[in-house]
Amino acid sequence: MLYAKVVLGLPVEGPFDYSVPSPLHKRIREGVRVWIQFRDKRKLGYVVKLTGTTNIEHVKPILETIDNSPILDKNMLLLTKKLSDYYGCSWGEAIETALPDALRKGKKITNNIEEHKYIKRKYKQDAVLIHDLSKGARWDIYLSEVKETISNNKSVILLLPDISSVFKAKEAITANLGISPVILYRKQPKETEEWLKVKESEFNIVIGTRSSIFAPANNLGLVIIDDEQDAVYKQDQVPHYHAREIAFMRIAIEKAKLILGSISPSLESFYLAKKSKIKYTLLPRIKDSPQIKIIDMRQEQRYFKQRNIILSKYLQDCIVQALDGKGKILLFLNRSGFATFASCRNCGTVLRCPRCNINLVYHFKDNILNCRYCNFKMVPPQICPSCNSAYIRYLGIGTEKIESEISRVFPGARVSRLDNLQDVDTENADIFISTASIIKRTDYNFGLIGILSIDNSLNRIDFRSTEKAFGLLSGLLALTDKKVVIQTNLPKHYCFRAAEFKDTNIFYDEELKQRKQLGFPPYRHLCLVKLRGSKEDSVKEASNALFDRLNKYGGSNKSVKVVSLNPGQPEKLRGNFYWQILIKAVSPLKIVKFLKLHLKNFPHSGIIVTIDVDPI
DNA sequence: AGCACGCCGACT
DNA sequence: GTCGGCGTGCTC
Repeated sequence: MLYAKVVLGLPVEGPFDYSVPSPLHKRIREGVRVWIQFRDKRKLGYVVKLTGTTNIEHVKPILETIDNSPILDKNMLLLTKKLSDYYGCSWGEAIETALPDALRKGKKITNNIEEHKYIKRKYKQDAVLIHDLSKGARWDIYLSEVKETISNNKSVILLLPDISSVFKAKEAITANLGISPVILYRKQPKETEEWLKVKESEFNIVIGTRSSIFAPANNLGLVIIDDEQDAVYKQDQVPHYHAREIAFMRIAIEKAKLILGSISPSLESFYLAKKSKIKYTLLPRIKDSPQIKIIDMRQEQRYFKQRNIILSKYLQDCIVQALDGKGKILLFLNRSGFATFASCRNCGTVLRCPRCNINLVYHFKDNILNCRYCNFKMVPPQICPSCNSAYIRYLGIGTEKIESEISRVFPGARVSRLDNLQDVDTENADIFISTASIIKRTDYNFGLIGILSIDNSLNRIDFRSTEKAFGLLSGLLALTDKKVVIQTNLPKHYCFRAAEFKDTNIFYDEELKQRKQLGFPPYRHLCLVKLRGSKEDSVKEASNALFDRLNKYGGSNKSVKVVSLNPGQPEKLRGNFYWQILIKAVSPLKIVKFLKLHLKNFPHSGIIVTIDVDPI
């Protein structure tokens, strides 16, 4: 008798054993899709194993096979298994994240996919981080590596953060190498067709966004992730996988090479490089580095005896000069609205949580300072704990105010506010006011960049805020080789010192030091257990119960530490109430194992529990 | 997930 | 007395 172990795209563990009727023996193979009866429903399943025996008493037969040959090869089965172990979803769910939508729904494919022979190669993890400060010189490396991989008859997957970058990359490859790549991303019109062409080796270069890390490329030789620090590589739905993490799994399975490229690498990647787990290549920028000037806005305010100064005297002078020289000016400020942190105007100190050392968030409504991680609360102090002055303030400038101010100070200049998704038309204005989105939308070389405010990116609640701010800063610095003026209340901050001394290590070393002290990534892995439900009280109650339970078992088991229970980032969203439990450990696999064990018989009626490993 | 089974409140 | 609320457990 022949049995198949089948997994389904449901949050149920499995696999489930089904008997294979003899007429199907010829067609059935590990990695094919089948129709099965599950309970009383006809469901699509994936055969992950064929065996001669089963322990199950009442085995149902497989109803039908869908594929003539495996839609998932051995490597893809292995990869999805690893994904499910790491991110704590079922194997079937992992498989479904790797397949085009139509194939998950049972669309038949007529093609007979050739089974590929697997070449055994010796393998030592071959990954490199390219830290590219040079305005894109990494692309020369990408192109030559792609060329070499192709000439060795292997295939390439190139990931970019967004669709427009994908199309630009396609042009670059076509123009430079004369090879035509295929573009692959979720929800594209001919997703399945293109996917099949890759599987049939019709194309050996795949360019795409996050999900293309699962492209069925045969004989994979190289994976490139450009802008590897970008948060879009992390999926915001279950399973919350990160394309970089999957890339590491995939190159290990397929014995391929991985290139991570970035102007401002993630701390995760930088740390791997520092520990020599991966290679590191710095592409410096020396000749065309912009001049950096840091303006201490606290001094400015003291001197002019005025609060909320938008433009420092120095920056005004620079703008006048740039306008005279017909240079275009970019004025940057981070998100509109008001700062949510409390800072001392006298010494620049930002109030932090005494337990977590995380910046405290100020809630206007309740006049209270609150820590996102441990839920610590305090009334804002009257005097600064660090310098004893009575100048605690909550700073913030609105965007409109800035625009009118600029127009008032420079009546002759044409001012343009760059809102989302608008093309950057450098002809029709002299001064551009923009937020972070500018970095992705242009590589125009501005005559002057004025960073009006970036401090409240620096002082946000989550521990990645400094990393994000530094990424922003690095992106802005790449938009000019002339001059950058940074206005800040924190002129000594290591982010700015790194920029000023043109030494990114100043930032990375200090940030790593702090992360290590606090036990944050990349030294530890975090995991969020999210609970949601429509009834506020029952979600809260269940969250408390789960927290207690996890604490009880996690407390005795030191390798997994249950850190805190907090309301979700929005506490309420579309009628649902959210709570989350933060867990910390050295090994993410241990967290998942621990959670699976204790969530198994946890009563959660009406409450949906999801887990997010390595949340961003 | 989704659905059936099962045990406590207001109704023809 | 029953209809139906959703809490619990299982799916090869």
